[in-house]
Amino acid sequence: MLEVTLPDGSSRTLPEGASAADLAAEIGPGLAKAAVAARVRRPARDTEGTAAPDSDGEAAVVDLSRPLRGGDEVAILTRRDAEALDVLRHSAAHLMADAILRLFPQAQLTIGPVVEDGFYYDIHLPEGALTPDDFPAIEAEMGRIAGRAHPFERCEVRERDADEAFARYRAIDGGHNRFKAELVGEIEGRGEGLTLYRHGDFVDLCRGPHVPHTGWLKHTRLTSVSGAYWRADAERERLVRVYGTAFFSKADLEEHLRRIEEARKRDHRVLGERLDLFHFEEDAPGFPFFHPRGNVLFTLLIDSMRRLLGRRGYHELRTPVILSESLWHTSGHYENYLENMFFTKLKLRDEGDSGAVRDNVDEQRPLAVKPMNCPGHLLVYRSRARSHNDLPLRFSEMGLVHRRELSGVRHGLFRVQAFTQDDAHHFCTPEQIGGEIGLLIEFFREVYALFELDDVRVELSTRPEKSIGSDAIWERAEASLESALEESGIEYQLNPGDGAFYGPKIDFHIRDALKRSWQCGTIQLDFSMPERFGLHYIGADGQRHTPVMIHRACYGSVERFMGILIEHFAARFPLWLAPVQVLVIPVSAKHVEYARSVHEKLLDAELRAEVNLKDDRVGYKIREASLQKIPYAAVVGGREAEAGTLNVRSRDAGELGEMTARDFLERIAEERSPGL
RNA sequence: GCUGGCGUAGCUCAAUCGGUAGAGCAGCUGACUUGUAAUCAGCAGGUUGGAGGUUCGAGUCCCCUCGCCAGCUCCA
Repeated sequence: MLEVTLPDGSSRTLPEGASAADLAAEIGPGLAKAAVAARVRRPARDTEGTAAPDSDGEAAVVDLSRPLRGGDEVAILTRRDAEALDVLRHSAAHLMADAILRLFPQAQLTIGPVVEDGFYYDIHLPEGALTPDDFPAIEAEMGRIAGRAHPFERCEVRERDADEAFARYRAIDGGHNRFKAELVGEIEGRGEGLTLYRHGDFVDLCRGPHVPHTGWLKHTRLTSVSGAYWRADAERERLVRVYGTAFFSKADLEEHLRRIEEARKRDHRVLGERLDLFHFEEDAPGFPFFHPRGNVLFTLLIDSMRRLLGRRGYHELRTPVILSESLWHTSGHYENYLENMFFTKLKLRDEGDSGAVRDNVDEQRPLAVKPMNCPGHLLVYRSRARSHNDLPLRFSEMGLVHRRELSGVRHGLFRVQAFTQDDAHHFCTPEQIGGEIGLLIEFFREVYALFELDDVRVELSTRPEKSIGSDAIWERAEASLESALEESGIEYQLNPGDGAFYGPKIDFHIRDALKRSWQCGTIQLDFSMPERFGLHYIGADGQRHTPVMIHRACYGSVERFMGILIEHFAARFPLWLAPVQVLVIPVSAKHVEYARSVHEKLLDAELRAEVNLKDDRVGYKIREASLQKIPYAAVVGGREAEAGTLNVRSRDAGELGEMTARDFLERIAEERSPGL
């Protein structure tokens, strides 16, 4: 007999060799039916017997069929547990792989992990292609396999060559799958045991766990297909990545698909065009054209940031967009950032040859377009002597930078080739680092809260392969950031090797409507650049010292941040951000004069108001205002002209009724102010 | 940059086997004089992304190129 502990602290006694499924049945038939998998924590005392759960002392999710041991702490997982959904989706990946192999016998499987909203499987197709057109056939095949309710069986491979399951596994996709062979080699290299999972005729290398049988996998859907590379290496074999998702119930699946559909409607590229905020041209790839309404939003973002910066003692600069190439050698950008930079090229008319144009003329001082603002700020710092009394010195700039991007990575306003950074550089003494970074973390949190952004992820990125500065400097810088993060008490993830070439950074990532994560804010600590540019300050000791530099941007890119806000609000901006705040609508042509006077009154009150004088029905104009997501419509007709009022309709609250312009302005006063 | 997909009117989309490029919305003009999410009628709108090729004939087939979309890689 063995005794196990349940999550509520009670214990159960089971016959020797009993599984988690037996435990569930022992607790009750309802649980037995609802059980998906089990979470087992095994005390780290004995080392004999069956190997898994894999790491002793740590809780691991395992198959229901796995035998338990005395002393195990066991939780039966049902569809209500988050881990259960991952188990389901991973099982669905096996199901999909099975179906694909049936329809594409030449396919070779590689890896098939669970991702945030589902799963994918990377598949090598030596010839032919797999497109969404194949989805119905694959899904139908998956449905058939699910209908058979094949149990998922776990097989531990002891003697590879003698093992029947392993032989079947090797045969499953032709017997010469070099990808799986590579994985097997790695697992054995680590001294771990191989495990296989089988359902029906299908066997796959897998750590598990899985749902009890394929009957659980009835609510699956393939979502997309794209390219990928084996080991994410473009030099290696190209793979087809087939994405899918799975849920425990039809309702959950439908709800998920509906949410994706909703998210697509928030796409800033679509809304940007429909609300006339900006557009792109084929002749200017990745360079947005902001229209009047988009420009209002853009300017509001910049003005708000200026106010916040001013309050914190920043001094705003304006530095050149083009600087000499040699400067970028000094800064290290030429060495480390060349591929992302635009360089100027001269052309000259050849007077001897009837005005023919010579390309790429060499220049005495070749020029480059700035991809970052830091060198300019270093030059301003260096333009006069600085004292320790000046520090910390905070220079800001709404700097327009240009960066060449590989084709294929551009993405609306999120990834452009020219953008405006709400950039700033703090110059300070080493002792001031902690204080400056603490201030910045607080500052950024305040800004994101102002825009009602709550899903902000923080990362600490460390030294990349291409970088400048000594190991000692990097260690010091990384340690400084880490302690500042600990000090502030915010949660963060480590992102090794993703720092800037001149220093480690704290990044703030925000998600778009489709949950793709984009870096916005960044705080970068730099001990190298001030030295390269020969910066110094006179300390209290009368000696020269090199200052430390902190690069920082809160929006990151005003363009990207604007895109994030469009998706976050689905373009239903709060009043203070709305490009057009009120639309005045005369009921008929007879009321044009009065509509004009109301419009002027609202403009005088510095409201962003427009008036629709077209000869359309009121209903039509209301519809237009609504589609343009304008917060207020002010309808005026005979009654209002008589009484000197306006009839207000709110985008969010419907009709508010008749009121004077003064009452209306009073009513929206608070909404209009950004709370800065 | 890589893999796959897609480019037809301002927008959303049609066009059968390679055989006269079309509709709705938007735009313009006119009529209606309108009371809270689409009034009616008419007009105009195109080098089918660009450049080559095959063909009697190309939106459609082939090659090149540019852009867009999804993902990979990279990044604010």
